[in-house]
Amino acid sequence: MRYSEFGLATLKEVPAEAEIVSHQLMLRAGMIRRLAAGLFTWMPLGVRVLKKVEAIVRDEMNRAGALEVLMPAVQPAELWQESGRWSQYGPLLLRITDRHDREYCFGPTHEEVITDIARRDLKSYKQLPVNYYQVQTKFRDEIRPRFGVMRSREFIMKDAYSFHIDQASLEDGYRRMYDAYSAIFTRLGLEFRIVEADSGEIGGNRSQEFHVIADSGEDAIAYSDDDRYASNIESAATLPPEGEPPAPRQALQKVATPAAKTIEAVCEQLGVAPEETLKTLIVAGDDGPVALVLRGDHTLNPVKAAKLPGVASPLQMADAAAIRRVTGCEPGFAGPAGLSIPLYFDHATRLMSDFVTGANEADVHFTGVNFGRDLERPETVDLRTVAAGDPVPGGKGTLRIARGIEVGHIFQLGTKYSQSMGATVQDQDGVDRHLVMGCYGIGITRIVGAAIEQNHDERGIIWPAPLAPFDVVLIGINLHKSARLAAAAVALHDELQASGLEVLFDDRDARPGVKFADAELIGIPHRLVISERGLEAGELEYRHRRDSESRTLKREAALALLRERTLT
RNA sequence: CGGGGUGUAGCUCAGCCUGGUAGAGCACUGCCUUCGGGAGGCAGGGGCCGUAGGUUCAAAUCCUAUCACCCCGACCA
Repeated sequence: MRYSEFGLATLKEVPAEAEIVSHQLMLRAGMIRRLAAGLFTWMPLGVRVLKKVEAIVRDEMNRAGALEVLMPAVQPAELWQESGRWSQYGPLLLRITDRHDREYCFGPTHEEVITDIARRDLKSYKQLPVNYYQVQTKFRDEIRPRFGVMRSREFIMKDAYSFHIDQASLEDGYRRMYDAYSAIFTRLGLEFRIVEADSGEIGGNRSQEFHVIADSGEDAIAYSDDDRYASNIESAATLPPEGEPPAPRQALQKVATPAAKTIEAVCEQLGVAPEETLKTLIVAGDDGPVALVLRGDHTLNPVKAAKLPGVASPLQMADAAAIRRVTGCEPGFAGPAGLSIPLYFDHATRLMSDFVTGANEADVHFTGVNFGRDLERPETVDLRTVAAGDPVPGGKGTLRIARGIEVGHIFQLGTKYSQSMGATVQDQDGVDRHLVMGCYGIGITRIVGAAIEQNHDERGIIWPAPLAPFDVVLIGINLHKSARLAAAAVALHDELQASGLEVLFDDRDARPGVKFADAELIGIPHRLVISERGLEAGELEYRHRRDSESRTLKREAALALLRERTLT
């Protein structure tokens, strides 16, 4: 491909709209252009990368025995009403009305459609197990689309759905998808981690996420030193600590803490550390407010809290009026003593003694509070978000925290949809049984952004070889000055292309610096430079995008090196 | 939805406070010079100053409304 025919427009300056590197670099490299909030056009360079991702995903899915289908993006409301999600899904669902006033949605996912297919087409256990997948455009009306292609409203997803006669078969199919996903992300050349995920309301069902590790990731991942445990931080459990709290040494005291509404302010005024305080959070509940009590330095985990009996889901902090009603004072001075609403204590509070709590009285706190003396010793629950250094649940050692970008999710759905939508097959005994389902997603477009987040430097993108839009960029130096050089460059381009490499030949009448800068911005892994002086000596220059120096080699040696390095 | 901010050329931005009829750099077109790390000169093309009202002799500039976008908090591949 000649640069002059590829229609590439790179930008020297960073568009103001882009906040994170991948978005900035994709815009600068001319891979995407924004149409509206969360909507992007993929330009030729971007499409080349997208197609690389799709090809690998398809190949591994096919290899795992999944069957490709293509479902409509627009789906009738009736199906969603049947599953109950028409009302549950909320504003994330883009609803459309046609000319006959019939209601539709632009599909954010396809459980309903595929379950409809399954209940029509699957009659016998002999047709099972089966796994259907598609690569398709989805739309989710995100509250706040951002980060370019990483959290857009319209995006391309590979979604797969498997159907089984029983749980054992589902687990087998799930395992195959786990292996296929591992193969996909390995082949893509990305550093990733598989983590336990929140399994949602359907109890006991397994769910795991595939994360590309990157500091800019939106998700936090807790993992053990030995890597045998990894979990999304929102579902990582904390354990009740061993042992007993130290014996009380201080007397209970009521102290003035004027205007100290935060743990930080309380600590400053009283000269104590946050871990010596107890914070009492009032949240909305099903039958009035509920209090959640944690150690001052710990962070509430809203996912865990919302699952507690009586707590509203999703979690919502109580408003100031409710807090006043419950505590009898302004927000900021709540404490567990004397509250007549349900109380949940976090496990970590067990070992505390001589601590500070709010007194349910403005500008006053208690110090020297102890369980068993001043407060009843409570049952404790898991309320907090794990932190680095916490013990590994069910394992050895301590947890570390990394950030990741969720690019894949596999889930054992069970019979949720087959029950609500009546999808059954006959088993060996002629008995109708609900199909047991699994679903498996990969964010195709998001992978492109995530790959850049993980692989870039100050000059631009550094594509992992399997994702690169071109294998090699051929730069001719001052081609216009020498017809002989220009001819040699064209010949080299043709030769490389004939050998099966995807080559971008920068044939522009531009200064060398411009060509080098563009090649580095768009991140082509291998670079060959052909110049007049090299031609004299029968030499080419080779440099990998990650190298700091280029190497001058005889033409054949350079080509041999390139071939060796581009063999997959 | 709440809070903050920005809308001026394809991109990055100045001009607005203190009204007087539109600017710079990059990009683009032509010519000349230059040519191994984002060159320089000359000459050009391109803007209903987001939109609609209002104030005024006069509005990019002041006022009101509205729309769009961006950033910070509740979601997911």
